[in-house]
Amino acid sequence: MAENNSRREIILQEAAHLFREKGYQATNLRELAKRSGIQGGSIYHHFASKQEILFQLMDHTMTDMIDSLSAAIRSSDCPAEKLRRAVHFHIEYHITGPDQTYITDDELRNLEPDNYLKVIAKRDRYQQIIEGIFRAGKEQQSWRVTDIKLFTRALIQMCAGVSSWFSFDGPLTIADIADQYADMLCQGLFER
Amino acid sequence: MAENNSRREIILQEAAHLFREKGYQATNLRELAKRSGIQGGSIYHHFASKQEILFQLMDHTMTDMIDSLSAAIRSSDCPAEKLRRAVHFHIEYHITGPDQTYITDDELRNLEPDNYLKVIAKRDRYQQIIEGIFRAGKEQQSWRVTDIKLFTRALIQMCAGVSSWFSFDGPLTIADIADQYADMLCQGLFER
DNA sequence: GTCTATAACTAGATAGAC
DNA sequence: GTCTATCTAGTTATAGAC
Repeated sequence: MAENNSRREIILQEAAHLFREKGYQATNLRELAKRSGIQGGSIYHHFASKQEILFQLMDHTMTDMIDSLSAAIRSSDCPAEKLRRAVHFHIEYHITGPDQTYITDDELRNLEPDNYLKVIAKRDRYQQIIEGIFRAGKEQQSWRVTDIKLFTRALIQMCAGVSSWFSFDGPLTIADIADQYADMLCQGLFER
Repeated sequence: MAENNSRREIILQEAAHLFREKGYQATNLRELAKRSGIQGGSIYHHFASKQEILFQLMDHTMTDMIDSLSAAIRSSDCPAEKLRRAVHFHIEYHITGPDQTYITDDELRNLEPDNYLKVIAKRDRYQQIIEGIFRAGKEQQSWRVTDIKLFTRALIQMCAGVSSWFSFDGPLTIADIADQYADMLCQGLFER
């Protein structure tokens, strides 16, 4: 999101925070404006509607997730290592950007039809990248993955959930958790 | 929820449906009333407020989940079998009662403080039952569970997510999915 | 680019008739 | 137990001044 402190960026940031805390519907633009240092009506100089703010937030997050995941796994050729990195990335991204990711996971139903389709398409792209890792593992290392989509969904869901309880003061680092989850997924993949 | 077709029950059922579809905040009581076959104002003969409807729904669901999970694992003494049954139960319950469970997982932030504490307490009870299975496995069968809470959360999150994509027309039955997920969790538990 | 004022609307909740 | 009518408050979005 290019640390640009334009008012537009400030509004998006504060919106992410409020949408997560209260939900999209329960967030009112007067409070969003106040937190962004302006008056209610001024929001409309930057965005056409509340819906547009939600869409921009989700669309940007999905794009960033696709790019970052791709970059994270690009430098390895080993499917098992790619999987470990994907788990690590997915957990870390959800913890470091909890507002954006929570909204992107959770506010789909509040998108208007057109926007919904656009965001869903990117979400599918993201899933396909992870499915590709399982497919490569199956072909190159004979992983015992009976259903690739099933494993992909399990991975995404259990990793995304970490951010709901993770604490930086807690006993486990992000890397600890990522390693344990990656192990948990990998244990069953190899013949024994 | 004792298939009692009193108006109260109808309202609760329709509310579960609407809350899931649109979210608690976005659901308006006039539409809920209409779907329940009455006029807006009549809701208040059955419930004191919109909040009370949400709370009743969540509280009842949590109570039922605790009772049903307890019953499902009671008849076995083997931790691995208990785990398999817990996975199966959690997935199946989320699929067969998707409205209720979705809400219970997702609308916590819309509960008023008192109600929140009550529901959270029951949710913790539910988690502790599953933690108990891992603890027993560790003691009786030397499972390699480094962090019981971590595994419990992974289990709950990945199983709950199934209902978001499951289809009765799809290739997999609930039992198929449950078995695969249980395997996935169990593979790593035993020394090799 | 931000302000103030306000229009147009919607929602939760109440009251009293039947 | 349900209806109709209404109160009250809060919301998104617009318009025009600065």
